[in-house]
Amino acid sequence: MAKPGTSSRLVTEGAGRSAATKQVLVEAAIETLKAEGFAGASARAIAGRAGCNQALVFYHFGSVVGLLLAALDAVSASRLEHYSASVEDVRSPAELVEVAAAIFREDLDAGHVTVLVEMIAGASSTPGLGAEVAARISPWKQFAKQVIDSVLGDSALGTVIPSGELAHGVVALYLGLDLLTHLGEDRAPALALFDHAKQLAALVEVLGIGRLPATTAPAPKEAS
Amino acid sequence: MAKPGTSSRLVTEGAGRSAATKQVLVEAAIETLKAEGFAGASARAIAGRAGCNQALVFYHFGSVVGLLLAALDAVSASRLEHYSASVEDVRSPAELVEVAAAIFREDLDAGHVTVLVEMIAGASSTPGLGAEVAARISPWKQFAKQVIDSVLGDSALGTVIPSGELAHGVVALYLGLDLLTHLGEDRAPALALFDHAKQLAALVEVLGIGRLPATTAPAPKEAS
DNA sequence: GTCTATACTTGGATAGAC
DNA sequence: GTCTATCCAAGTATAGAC
Repeated sequence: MAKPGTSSRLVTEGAGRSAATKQVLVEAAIETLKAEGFAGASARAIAGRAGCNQALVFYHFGSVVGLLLAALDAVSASRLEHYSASVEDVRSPAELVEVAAAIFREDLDAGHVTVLVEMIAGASSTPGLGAEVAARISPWKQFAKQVIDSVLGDSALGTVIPSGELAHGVVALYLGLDLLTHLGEDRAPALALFDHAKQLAALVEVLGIGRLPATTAPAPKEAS
Repeated sequence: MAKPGTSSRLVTEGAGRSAATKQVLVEAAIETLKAEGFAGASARAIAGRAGCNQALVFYHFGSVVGLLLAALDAVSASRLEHYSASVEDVRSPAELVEVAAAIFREDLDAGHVTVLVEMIAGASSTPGLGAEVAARISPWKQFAKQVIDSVLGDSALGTVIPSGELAHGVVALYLGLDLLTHLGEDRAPALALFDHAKQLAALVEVLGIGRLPATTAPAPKEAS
């Protein structure tokens, strides 16, 4: 990790200092979006949380919106990476719901999805921001579609409901549940829904309409 | 409708003038929330849309937040009244989904739900606003729960999934779909979901696990 | 690269004329 | 009840010192 050619002091001088500042600003922007929403995410509020000067927002990101988009990028990248790793071994609908429930609880408690929600809701206040945000949401829908495809495949269920539309609904539900939960401070009804979804998924498996046909899912080998 | 004792001029003087101004401000607040979001809903922006003076916001509503809450009240009341009338004759899950699809399309095009979404998302920027908004969302969940109860009742489905949790999910999905649709400018995937829901509801009916038992739903009489 | 200082704009809110 | 005028706080953004 240590870069060659830099002095012994790690981030107090040298080329890495700029990147470090950008990073604390991005993290502070994320925290500010969670705690005070889009309307409260001013350059002053974010810089205050980051413990640095307000002018640095404009030096490093050009504008407040520029920083907020960088924050959205960071959350998206980190979460999508985590999602991918989590669903790697998922093979059935019931397993998927189980994993999704765990991830949702994480996201809810950490407020990751709130960053997306605030940016979407705040997009209408700034011309051109909507398209930027939309472009950053699209990977979430693509990921959901891929996972749904890998679990439902060309099974009976997957044929009746197109995975793209189902993914759209899943992402919408995810955003809406986050919205309601952070408003009401009660995450119980949202988590309970995942339990019921788990039962439904198990039912789908029993009925044999959700598992992949054997031809597209050969017996897994031991070696990775 | 005409009030006794007032002059021939309708709203230019007299007691009704205040109410009329309040109403145009509320309507302008609704439009501003739809078009510019919570972050863009300033007293000046709203008053400009209403065609009146910015100071009137504070005279009539005390603060900008006060006006926005009045706007949320107005939308909630008008929509819930419309919902109630629409589901009055609904007796089966399939009918309910049909009615819900029509209502959703209305809400989407008119932006009614966007007002809720913006207020929820904006609530975190102002101390104390969250509780006020939560109190105004709760009737939506109660309504959804009542309708779900009236259609599923103590049937098989209604017993497996508690109506309160299902209502929570339905409202969340409603909010999330609105959020995504107004971002992406494409309502097709959201509307398609209602079509699939209709098929599912029809399946539920065929299986006989969604209709009310005859004892709780006697044959309707002609007189209301 | 980071800070201070500052110009400029917008927004919430109030006082007082009409 | 409505308007004009105004105050003050907060926000964006830039210039220039360090």
